[in-house]
Amino acid sequence: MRYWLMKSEPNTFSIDDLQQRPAQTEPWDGVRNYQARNMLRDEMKPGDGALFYHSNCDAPGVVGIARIVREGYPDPTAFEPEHKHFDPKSRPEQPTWYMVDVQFVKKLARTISLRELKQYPELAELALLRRGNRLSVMPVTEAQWQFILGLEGDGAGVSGASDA
DNA sequence: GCCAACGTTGGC
DNA sequence: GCCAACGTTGGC
Repeated sequence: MRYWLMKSEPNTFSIDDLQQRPAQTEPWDGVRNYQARNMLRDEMKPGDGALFYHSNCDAPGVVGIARIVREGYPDPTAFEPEHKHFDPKSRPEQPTWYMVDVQFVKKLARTISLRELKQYPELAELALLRRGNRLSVMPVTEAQWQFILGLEGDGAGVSGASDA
């Protein structure tokens, strides 16, 4: 079992949207980056965990947990000429772009903000925090996963960590 | 709205 | 293959 972090803009698709979906499941379509594609197609497996991250919003940070429930398969939105994510290079007989299905697991008791994540030496190697990393899907180590989720109950940790 | 950091495109 | 131009991402 592996762990991942998946970004989504809450204006487009939020953790609440995922929770409200039928079966609380959603195809993670629209990824158009080869590095991310390789992870979606080759590495992500049912049962893997994913941190749900809200990006490009007022309060960027980790807001919940999801689970991979279907391994990589061709992203059909790439085949639809009318679709925003249409890509003529991707043909059904030889797809360029892949997606996985994710399922809602839980919403965190609080948002663990990007600002907070940056404070911990334990997360120095987190791909999300590495300079210039704009991947929408990225791996998380088990240690990072445990550490981040361990922050959830630490309600005072937000200000406490910065006061130290 | 600004801007840094990328990835992609296309001329040569 | 090089590299400038351009578009996108995403924090602030």
